Amino acid sequence: MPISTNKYRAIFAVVSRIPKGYVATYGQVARLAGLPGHARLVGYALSGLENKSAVPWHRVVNAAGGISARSGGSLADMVQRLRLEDEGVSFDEHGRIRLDRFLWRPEHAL
DNA sequence: CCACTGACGAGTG
DNA sequence: GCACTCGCCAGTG
Repeated sequence: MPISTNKYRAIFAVVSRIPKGYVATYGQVARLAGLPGHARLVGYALSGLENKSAVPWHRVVNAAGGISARSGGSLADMVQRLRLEDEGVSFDEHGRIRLDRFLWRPEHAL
């Protein structure tokens, strides 16, 4: 079921701004998109994307710094981790990203 | 309109 | 750090 609203475009716009080698959390993307507290919408919006999309969806992780398991298959989970590691993002023994090192900080980037 | 579900987050114990 | 609860919103039946 295709989705196309201004809210989703705002979300995609934010995700597209995440620089390579960094990650952002769902809640963070929601706030930057002007939708504070709507982390679930971010996840829902991304779930509608195709793997070939230009949006770097793999740079969006949950607040714990881990990859959220989506419904359907575990294939995409693996792809996300591999793409992140390929960009220089490392995971710890618990399979979580060190947010203190790789979390995208728009303010810090200015 | 109601109930259920889904890439989440923050608070509490 | 883990388990549980509640809050949030859109899509579907």
